[in-house]
Amino acid sequence: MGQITLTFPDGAEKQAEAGITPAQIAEGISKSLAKKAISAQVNGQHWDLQWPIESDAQIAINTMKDEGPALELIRHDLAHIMARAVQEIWPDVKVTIGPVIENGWYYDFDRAEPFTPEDLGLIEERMRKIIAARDPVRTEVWERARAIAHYEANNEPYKVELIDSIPGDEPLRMYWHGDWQDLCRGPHLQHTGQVPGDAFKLMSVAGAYWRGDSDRAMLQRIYGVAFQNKDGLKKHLHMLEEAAKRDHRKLGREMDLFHFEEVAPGSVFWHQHGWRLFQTLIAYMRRRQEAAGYQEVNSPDIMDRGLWETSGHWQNYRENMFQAETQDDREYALKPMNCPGHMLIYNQGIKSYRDLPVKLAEFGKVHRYEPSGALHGLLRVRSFTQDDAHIYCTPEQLTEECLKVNDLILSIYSDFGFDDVHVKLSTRPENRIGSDESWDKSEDALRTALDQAGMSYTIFEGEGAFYGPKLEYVLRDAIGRDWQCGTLQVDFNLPERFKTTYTAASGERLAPVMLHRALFGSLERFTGILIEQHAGKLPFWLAPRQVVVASIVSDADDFVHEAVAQLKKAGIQAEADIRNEKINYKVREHSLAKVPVILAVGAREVEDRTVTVRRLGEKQTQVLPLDEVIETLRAEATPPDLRS
RNA sequence: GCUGCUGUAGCUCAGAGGUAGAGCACUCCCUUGGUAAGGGAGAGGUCGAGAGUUCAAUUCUCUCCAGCAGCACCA
Repeated sequence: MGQITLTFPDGAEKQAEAGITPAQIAEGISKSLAKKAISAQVNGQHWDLQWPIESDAQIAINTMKDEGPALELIRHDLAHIMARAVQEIWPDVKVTIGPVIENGWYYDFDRAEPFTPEDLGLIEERMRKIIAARDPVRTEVWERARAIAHYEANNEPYKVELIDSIPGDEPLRMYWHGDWQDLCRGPHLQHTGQVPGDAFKLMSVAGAYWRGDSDRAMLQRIYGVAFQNKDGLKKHLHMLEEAAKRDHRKLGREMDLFHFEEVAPGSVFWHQHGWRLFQTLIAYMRRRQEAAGYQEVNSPDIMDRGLWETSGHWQNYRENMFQAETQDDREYALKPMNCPGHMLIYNQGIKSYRDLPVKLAEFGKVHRYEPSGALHGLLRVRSFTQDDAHIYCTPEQLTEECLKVNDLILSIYSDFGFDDVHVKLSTRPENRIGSDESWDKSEDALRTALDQAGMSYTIFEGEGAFYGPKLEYVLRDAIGRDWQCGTLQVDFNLPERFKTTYTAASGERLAPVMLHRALFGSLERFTGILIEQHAGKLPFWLAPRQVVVASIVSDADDFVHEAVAQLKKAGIQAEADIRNEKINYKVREHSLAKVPVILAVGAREVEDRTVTVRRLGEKQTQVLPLDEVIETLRAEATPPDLRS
């Protein structure tokens, strides 16, 4: 055995025998550290206390104070402890995999009977016993053949399959939590007692396909959350409650914005107030696009099968399309996208290079037969309105046009308070059309645009569309969830299929490059995100109900009506509330409905031509002259793009 | 689409093999009250749809539809 040099975080060096473990190192430092240690960082790698170190290394011992490793170990050990508990209660259950995820872990089981909510309680109880037993965690590296034989003997086919998929040069590691054994790459804690027994909770059971493949067995996945202490768990559960409160489906009902019906699954019935919000968004976008040189067009909703064959949708997208047959024996389809229609509009007449870029925009409603299980409120629907546009340009204009779209998207998101925008760049997939040079060019165009804009982005190799690479703009909402909204795609395919051309300076007929882009993406989805982002308390300019003028005594009714009329004249959405109710009642009701401003009018206000202003979420009120309030609100009601 | 769960009044939910209940909302009456629920009375339901078992089904069984969670999908 040779000597190795260990370097500690403070720079101190120590000689040790090769094969020494972090547990032994900790022991050499102090008894209490040895007890508190949970794992180590060895050359930056998360390292089990039991794994030997064979060569010179930077080493640091982790304790529960090191949040990252601590959480990972707690969650990972809990996955094992849960699997052990499940097999102790139901020995015939087959185990599969159980990784750590955000806030917790899950473990997938194969069991004939479904787990019930009561079962989760049983499992939790058993887990606490295992934790209380402080069972030691032990690890060994096994030969493949031995591991396979072991799992075959124990009738664990999923584990056998897992081993088969692990590359041959990787060591197979076995872990024991007490007597319970699992294949695992580790690392793990010293013993089960290091897991806080009061900081985890089993959350739910749901189906999940083995290896994420919908052609394979459906397993049962149990999700758990875990933190370093009880307080962390409590905070997390509280956060979930808060998130549930801002669920747009709930708020949509409470604010009377929209509803759904069984007769039209995945399609929105917009009510007055929701539709007003929707139209406010469209009006905003229309102004922005007009200013950016787009021409708004409109294409048919139902078009002949032949068109969809030309575009390739019939071949590639048919299972997502609503189809219609008519008495004249023609087959039609509802448009799932606007691009083919725009190709036909572009193709009218002859375009010169002088005309390019041509930017066709449409607030078209597209219909897609989404899988039933995918539907989710406004965020995943079967009919939705896109702020769609197609830009036809020369190859030379490509980068500049991408940059313009990028700038426009960011400027727009910023107007809505979304400054935390993440971009995904998806590059050429295996199956693709077009030459490598054109892919180089289009990927470069997207990358250059991002670089010039100083954007950070993540590259998803091979995730692009078959006709071109794409950018996806992902918005993060107030509680950390990501939603894909805007998109920008480069397309060499459709211009070719539709024989689309422009006349170049040389007189040649050339194919333009085409960009598909949507900024909000789906108006429905964007509306849903906005509602959640603001927990229903929309900024004044977006709020569908902006002001309620409420009487305190009926003698104020006339002045209430006068105030409403003046507010409306100033372009503000105002309503009167002269019901025979106390002001407390009215304030409560309109506050719950998220009306941003309540103007209360009693005898004093009538006398002085003032109103008492109460802003949503504020307890304080302010008495101001009506005229002054109207001027203030008029300014607030101005959309951000129209403010000076 | 798959696995599991759910579907009762406008909303939130309780209920039980013998054709239903609460709170809020709604209507009417009383009350004119100063910033998150004033009081009283009343009306309101083919218990998601269809079939089966049963003397009897909203309740049990099956099929379908929709919703929820997750998975898969997501140009």
